[in-house]
Parts: sequence; C-alpha cells; structure tokens
Amino acid sequence: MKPALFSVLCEIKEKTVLSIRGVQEEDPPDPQIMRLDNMLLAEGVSGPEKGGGSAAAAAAAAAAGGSPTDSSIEHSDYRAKLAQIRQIYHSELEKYEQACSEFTNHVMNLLREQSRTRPISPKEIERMVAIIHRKFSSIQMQLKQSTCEAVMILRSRFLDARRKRRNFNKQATEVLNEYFYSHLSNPYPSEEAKEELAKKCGITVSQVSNWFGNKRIRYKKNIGKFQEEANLYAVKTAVDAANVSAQASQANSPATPNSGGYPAPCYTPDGRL
DNA sequence: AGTAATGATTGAGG
DNA sequence: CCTCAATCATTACT
Repeated sequence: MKPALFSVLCEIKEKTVLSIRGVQEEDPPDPQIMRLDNMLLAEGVSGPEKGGGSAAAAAAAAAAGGSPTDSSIEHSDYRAKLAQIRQIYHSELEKYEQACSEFTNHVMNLLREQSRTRPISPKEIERMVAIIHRKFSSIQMQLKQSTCEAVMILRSRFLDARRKRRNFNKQATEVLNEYFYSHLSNPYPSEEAKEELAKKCGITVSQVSNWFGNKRIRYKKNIGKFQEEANLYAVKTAVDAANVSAQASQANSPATPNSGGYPAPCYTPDGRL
C-alpha cells in the first residue's frame, strides 16, 4: 500500500511542481567553455604534467653558461610562471571537484532520507544532482576564465620585449658609438653595415637600427650632453687611425674624420661650446 | 626613493 | 619598408 501511494504522489508532484519550473534541462556543449578548455589545453595548463624537469634543466643550463644567449633564461622564467599558474589551477580545480562531490553526496543523502516521509522520486534526486553540477561547473568556468586571463597576461609580458630589456654590453656600445661618431656627418649605416655591426655586437640587425634611431634623435636633441662622448670617440678613432697609418707609413697626420650633418664635436673639456 | 639612461614600441609621414 | 618623435618599461645610478 505504501509504495503505491508513494509513486502516485511522486507522479502528481512531477506533473505540478517540476513542470512549473520550466524545462531548462538541455545541456549543450557550451561554446564558451569549449574555447576556454581548448586554450588551456593549448597552453599546457590543463594538459599532462611535463614542466618540472625540463624547466629546471633549462634554468641550470642558463645559470651554468653566462653566455649572451640568455633567451633560455627568459624561457625558463616563462615556464616557471606557467607551471605556477598550472599548479594553482589544478589545486583549485581539485578543491572544487571535491566540494562538488561532497555537497552532492550530502544532498543525495538528505533527499533519500526525506524520501521516506516525502514524495521524492529517484528521478527528482537525479535532477537535483544535475542542477548542483551545473552550478559548480559555472564556478569552474570562472576559474578557467581567470586562469586564461593569467596566461594571457603572462604571455603579453613575455612577448613584450620592453619588459625584459637588457643593456648591451660595454663592448657592443663601444662598437656602435665608434661607428656613430666616425660617421657623424651621415650616421645612417647601410644594410650591410648594420649586419656587420650586429655580428660584431652580438645583437640583431633591428637592434642596431633601434640603437641608431635612438642615438640620432637623442644626439640631436641635446648635443651638449654628448660632447664629452663625441670627443672621446673622436680621439679614439683618431688614435686608431694614427696607429694604422703609423704601421703603413709615418708621414700622415690623421685628420678628424667627421664634419657635416650634425655639428661636429669640438674639444672643450667642460662640454660647453 | 628619485632620477637619469637606455632599449623597444608605436604612430605619423615620406 | 625606413626614419623621426614621443612614449613606455626597465635598468643603473645617486
């Protein structure tokens, strides 16, 4: 008698209460969450663990060799930060999953308990579980979204070279300045000259271009400030020229090689014209 | 901390 | 494309 009454009551309830709540049961594969998933997978955040060892190796290699090829140190830095993000993501995800299953169990037990005194069908419990899962998955989506943001920020920081600026070494600036001041009348190196300078300085051609661009504009802007430097390099090249000509033949007095374009430097010790 | 130097980026313009 | 000019972001120096 009791089971029959139970099922009847359940049926009635099904037809009244639940139908009012509307039919929003369909659960399409949300394109938004798909996108987030794909991105996280692509960045290696949600994929299989593979960071630790190789990142450490890269860091060790970078630490051991103090050579100018420090793109590896940036790379390992990037990977370390990515690993950190991944770790946070996974621990949070685990936390959410645990909380979800805990809560689900709790609710299921409660409903089962109450199904002895109230008309609660297994179907209804199932539905309740689905609702809970939806709620929790929306929280997970937030987690995924914020993780994505963190990765994007990390990426932009990594890609923006301004944030990883290193000054060129002494010798490189020496070479560049030498060229600049010995071509003051026309400080526009040709493509080949740029390539040679790049090779000599251990930097890229575009870095050479950047350097000359900056140098020209900054020299022009405040010639006085560069007097000392200009004189220094003028003397240096003059001395070099003297040495070279001394080796060849002693009869040449070296002339200062620059005049025109920008005002030539003059030898005033205190830097005023 | 505050400031100067400095390499890189952006946008205008030829 | 390249250059200039302004600007950004970091590094070096005080």
